[in-house]
Amino acid sequence: MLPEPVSRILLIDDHRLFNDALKSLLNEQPDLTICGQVFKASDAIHAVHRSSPHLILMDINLQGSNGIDLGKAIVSDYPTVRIIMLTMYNQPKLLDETRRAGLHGYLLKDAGTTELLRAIRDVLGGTTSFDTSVSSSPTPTDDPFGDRFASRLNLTFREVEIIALIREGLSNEQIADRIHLSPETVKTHRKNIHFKLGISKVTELVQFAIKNGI
Amino acid sequence: MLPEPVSRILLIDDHRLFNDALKSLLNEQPDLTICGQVFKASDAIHAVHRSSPHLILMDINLQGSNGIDLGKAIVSDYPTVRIIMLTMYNQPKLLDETRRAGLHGYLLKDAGTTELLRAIRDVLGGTTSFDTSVSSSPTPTDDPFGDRFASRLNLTFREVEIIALIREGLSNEQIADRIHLSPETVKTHRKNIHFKLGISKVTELVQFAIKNGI
DNA sequence: CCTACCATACCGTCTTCGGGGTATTTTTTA
DNA sequence: TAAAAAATACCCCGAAGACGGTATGGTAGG
Repeated sequence: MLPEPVSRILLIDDHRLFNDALKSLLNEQPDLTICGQVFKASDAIHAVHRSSPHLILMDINLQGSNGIDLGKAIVSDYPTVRIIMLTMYNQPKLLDETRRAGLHGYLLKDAGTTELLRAIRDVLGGTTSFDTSVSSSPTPTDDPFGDRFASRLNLTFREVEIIALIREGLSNEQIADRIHLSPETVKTHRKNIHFKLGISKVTELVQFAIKNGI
Repeated sequence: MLPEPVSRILLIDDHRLFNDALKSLLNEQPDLTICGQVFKASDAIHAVHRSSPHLILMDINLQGSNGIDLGKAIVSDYPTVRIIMLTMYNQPKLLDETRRAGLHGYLLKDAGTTELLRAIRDVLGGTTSFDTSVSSSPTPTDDPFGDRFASRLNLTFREVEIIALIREGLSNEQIADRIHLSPETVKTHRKNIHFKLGISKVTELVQFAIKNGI
């Protein structure tokens, strides 16, 4: 019997438990092997160099630093490596960014095992895999981010998106650049957010965001 | 050979992938079995009734609704059930709440597999398991240096104190009033904090504070 | 005694934020 | 199709923060 070709996968995610658990999940697949796991963005490049993976599964939120930028950096150095971004947040903008960055997949962490394995095999097979449930979110008010607080507080899609960016530490100007808006518009959204949440300071906003996992 | 006693575990977490992965991780343990997984808080009680688990692993952030409250509700209905809360955030406040709610464990998601298994076995064995890396600061205001971050970053007592007040959402003026300083002095401390942490914005500071449980 | 460090305090300048408006276009929904 | 909601954008102004200095009194350690 011919030896089955095995694909090496590198995990990059600062949630150790998730990482470990994923590892054990993938170990059940005979044709997939974990060649490493990394918890910090700063260790990533080194790990890629050492383990030369075929595929990287990477969280988009790597403690402050942007997973997409890291992914871009990796593919520019190692063009044969394929990368799937994992994220908790259902944001078409992030999906678009991922696609535009030339990465190969985008999957929500609340996807099922089946979806994950299919995405992995698709991407290893040379195609891309972008979670369709993200781009085709039919009614934003129904369940835009899988979170209930948004509808409870009547937050719109745009507002939640901007909260997330404020939480990341971006200024109005930077947010405007990132999502292609006028800084004035960002200010308007921000005022509405403050009104809806009944707050008046960035600090309160960041605490709200973290509390609600934005 | 006597049949090994097997403990039934119920997973409650809205991150499906994490859930699945955890499942596969735990399946490697012969004495632990997953009796169910639930993604929404609203399904939890029903699942507990149906599968009567010995132990519940539960995310503290269940899409908007509070995992601690849910846990409290469960133990009041099913007093023999034991519950470990999982969370991404290193907040002594949450740990305390968990403990006061009469729940049995608190574990960070960036803990390792070993910690998880030990926590599970401890809690099943009748003791509680509260992540010491969170609670290790028994008196945060008294001794912020018990935590490594303060000494690691060369933060002084005053600086840690001011970080906490900034996190609370106070302005320089309010902080000055609170601890009887000139607002200008607060600004100076603030500059030094920014320098030591390598940051430049309040938002980053708040995130640092929450991450380190200040 | 000298050095290092901490806590204290002030000054000036520039940027960003907060809060008050108003208004247009697009999308959604009733 | 009309009304409502969301997203876009601009104006002004005052408050607060960010960042560059400088300086002084106290205290601990070599």
